[in-house]
Amino acid sequence: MPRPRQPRLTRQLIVETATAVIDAEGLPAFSTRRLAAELGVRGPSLYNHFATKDEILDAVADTVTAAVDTSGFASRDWAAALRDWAWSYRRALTAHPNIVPYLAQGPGRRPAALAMADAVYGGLVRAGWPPARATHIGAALRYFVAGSALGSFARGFVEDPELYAAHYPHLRQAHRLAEHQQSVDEGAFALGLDALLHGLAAEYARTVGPLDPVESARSSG
Amino acid sequence: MPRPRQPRLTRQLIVETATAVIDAEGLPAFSTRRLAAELGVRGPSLYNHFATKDEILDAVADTVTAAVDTSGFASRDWAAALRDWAWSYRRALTAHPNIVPYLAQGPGRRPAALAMADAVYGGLVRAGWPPARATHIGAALRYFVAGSALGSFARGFVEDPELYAAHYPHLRQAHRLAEHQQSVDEGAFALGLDALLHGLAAEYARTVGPLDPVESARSSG
DNA sequence: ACCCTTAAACTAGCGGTGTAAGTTTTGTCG
DNA sequence: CGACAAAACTTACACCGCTAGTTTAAGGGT
Repeated sequence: MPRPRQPRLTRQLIVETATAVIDAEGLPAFSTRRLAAELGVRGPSLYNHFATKDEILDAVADTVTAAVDTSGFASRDWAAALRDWAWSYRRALTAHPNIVPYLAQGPGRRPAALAMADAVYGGLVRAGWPPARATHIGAALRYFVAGSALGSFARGFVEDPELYAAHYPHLRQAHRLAEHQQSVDEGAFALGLDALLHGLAAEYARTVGPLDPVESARSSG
Repeated sequence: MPRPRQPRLTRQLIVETATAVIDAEGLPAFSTRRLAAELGVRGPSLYNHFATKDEILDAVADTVTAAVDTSGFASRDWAAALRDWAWSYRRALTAHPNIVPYLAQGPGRRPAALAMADAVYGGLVRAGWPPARATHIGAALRYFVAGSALGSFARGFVEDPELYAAHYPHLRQAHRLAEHQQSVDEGAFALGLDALLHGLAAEYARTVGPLDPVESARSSG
C-alpha cells in the first residue's frame, strides 16, 4: 500500500494512541508494531513521524507532565504553591501509572518537565529561598512524588497471610495492604508531604523568614 | 558441549556477574545472551538455574536490598533509626544505580525487601506509632529514597547554556547542574530527609509523645 | 562393576523486537 | 507537466526471551 490520499498518521494521533495502549496494556506490551496495528498501519510507518521509539515515549511523557499545574507559584505563598503542585503532579502521574517508570528516570530534555522545573524554581527564589536551596527543594519534592507514583507501596504485597506470618512477624497483617492499596498510598503521600512542608516551613523561618521575602527577591533578582 | 566435569554456573556466580554487567553497561544492555557470554556459556544454560530473566533480576535486586542496614531500630530512638536507615538505603541503591528502575517498582516478594519493611514497621510500632501511621511512614520514606536514587535530578540537564536561556528564564544556570550532579542530589536528599524527620517529630509530639513510648509499646504488644 | 536417574551444558529454532533500506504511489509546487 | 517530497509499503537484519530436544558426566542403588 503506497502513500494514501490522506495521511493516516499524525504525531498527535500517534501520541494519543500510544498513551491509550500503555494505559491499557502496560509498558512491556507497548511495541512499535502493536502501536501501529492499533493505528491501522504497519510498524515502520511510524518512523515517518518519529525517529525512534524512545522519541514516542518522550512525547507521551511530555503530555503527561504538561497536565501538571504550577499556577500556584504565581498566586499563592510558596508553601501552599508547593502543596498544590505536589498533589497535581501526583494526580498527573497516577492517571497514567504505566508510563511512570519511563518518565521517572530524570527530567530529560522534555519541554513540559523543564517548564515545570522552571516554574517551581522561580517561585521558590521569588519567595526568598536561596537559589541552591530552591534547587534542592524542587528536587526533593520530585523525588517524593515520583517515588510514590512509581513504587506503589501496597502493590507488591500478596493476599496470602501465611507468607508473612512465618518470617516477618511484624508484617502479619500485610496481606490486608493489598485491599487498601489506594488508601495506603494516598495516606502515605499525604503524611509525607505534610511532614516535608512542615520541616521546610521551620527551615524557612530559621534562615529566610527574618527577611522580607519581597525585599529579598528584589535584591537578588 | 555436554555436561562438564565441574558445573560452570551457580546461582551466586550468575547473580554476581549479572550485577557486574548491569553496573557496567546498564539495564537495557543486560540480556541473557550477554550475561551468558560473560560467564563463558550459551544463553539457555542460565535456565538450568533460574526460571526466567526476571528471576535473575529479582535476585540481583534482593542482594542490593540486603545491604541496607536496619539495625538502628533495635538500638536507637525511632527518629535516629529512620535517618540511619534512609541513608543506608540510599547508599545501597546509589551503589548500583542501573538496577534501581527495576527494583523501585514495588517491594514485591523479595525476602530482603520484606525483611526491611518488617524491621521498619516493627521499630516504629514499638516506638509508639499507631500501626497505620507506621505503615505510612515506612512507605513515605521508601518513596523518597527510591525517587532520589531513580530520578537523579541533575542527570537530565544538559551542559548547553543556550538551551535553557531561551525558554526557561529561571533555569539560566541549569547547565551548571550537570557539573555538580552528585552534590545536588545529595544535598536535596539531605534537605528533604531532614524536613521529613522534622515534620514527623512534630507529629509524634502532637499525637504520641504524651504517652510513654515504652508503656505504649507494652500495651499494644 | 554396572545401570539408572538427574544435572548441566549444548544446538536448533520460534515468535517477537527495534529499525534500516529501498519501493511505490500520491500530493504539491515551480 | 515534470520534479520532488511525503507517507505509506515490503523486506530484512540482528537481537531478544525462551522452549524443546540432545548429549554427556556425576552420583546413588543393587
